[in-house]
Amino acid sequence: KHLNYGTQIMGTVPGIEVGDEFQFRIELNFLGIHRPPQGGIDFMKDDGGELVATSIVSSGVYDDDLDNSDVLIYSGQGGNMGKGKNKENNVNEAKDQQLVKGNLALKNSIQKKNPVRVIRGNKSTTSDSSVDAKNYVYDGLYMVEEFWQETGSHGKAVFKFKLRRIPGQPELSWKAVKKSK
Amino acid sequence: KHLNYGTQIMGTVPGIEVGDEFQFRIELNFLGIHRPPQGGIDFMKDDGGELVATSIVSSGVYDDDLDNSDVLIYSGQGGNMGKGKNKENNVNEAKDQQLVKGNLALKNSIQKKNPVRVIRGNKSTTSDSSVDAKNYVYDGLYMVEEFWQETGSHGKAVFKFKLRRIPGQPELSWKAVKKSK
DNA sequence: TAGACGTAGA
DNA sequence: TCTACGTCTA
Repeated sequence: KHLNYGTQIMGTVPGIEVGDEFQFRIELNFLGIHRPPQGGIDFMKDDGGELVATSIVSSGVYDDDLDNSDVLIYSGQGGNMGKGKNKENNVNEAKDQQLVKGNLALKNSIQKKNPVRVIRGNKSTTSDSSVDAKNYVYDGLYMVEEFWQETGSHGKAVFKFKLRRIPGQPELSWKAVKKSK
Repeated sequence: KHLNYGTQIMGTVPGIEVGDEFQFRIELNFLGIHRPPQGGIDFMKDDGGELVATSIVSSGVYDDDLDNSDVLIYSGQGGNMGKGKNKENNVNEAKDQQLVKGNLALKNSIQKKNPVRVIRGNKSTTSDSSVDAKNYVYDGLYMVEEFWQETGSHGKAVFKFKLRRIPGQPELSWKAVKKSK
């Protein structure tokens, strides 16, 4: 009922609330929350024709820092840094990440100060991938505060983006649980 | 409502009728029609522990012969024969296909004489991939009659399987249309 | 762990 | 045409 095929929305997506859960990445596409079926960063052109980030998915395939605070460190894309089973990881060598596409969009969003939707993936290694698997959770809106370049263990350049959750949004229940640990 | 997660059924799937259309491969998995998200051949072990084919998807990525008759020539899998954008096609060389997994299952089904579900993919190059895209059609049950080995243009062995549609099933409307051409 | 007729968007 | 934090089963 909340289908937004192919549409790209900045900020809150109508009908989607913090804590909403999804099983598949493709669902995020249907709903206009995050369009790429695999890519971690979605973006659009702003009025000036510049790329700005609209949403990111953090599912643990890259070296992200996902503590329980309102700050999230997100790794840039490219350079074959993912831990996934993509054949590239075996065939191609690691490369420097480039400030293009999603990485460029996230950088631009620092100055643009636009909200970025954050979806967290659970990387549930549950062997029971049956009906009620909820792998992706909408975590609300964040702002990109800064970015820098690191050198990975492989000696190649990696981008890191620091995002901070915009105050005043409902807290995720499982976050509260984790905090109490 | 017709969810059959993870179940493997031989023959007709309850609730699924000839001509039923689907947008995504993953839907076929949900419904227990064809489980592999990408693989073209699904199979199971029979009572004797032998592999037998349960369903195939023909979406035009391999060199299949899909005329409008009740006979279908299906290409075996492996050897990097697909025309898809898999990186393997660029990185790896073509190889001889092996009589294992799906290929072996299809071969065994010749003797077992078990019905095999056939799903046809449309390879719709429609730029408008919006709401009402129906990419996969359930074509009903077929029997595997024979198989042989060919040598592809690349000089490597390729399996071909000849399947014949079991009589008495409803005819696909678009097939009738094509026939009248 | 790796293979497989995937999928959308730049 | 190619990339991308996919997804399932063996």
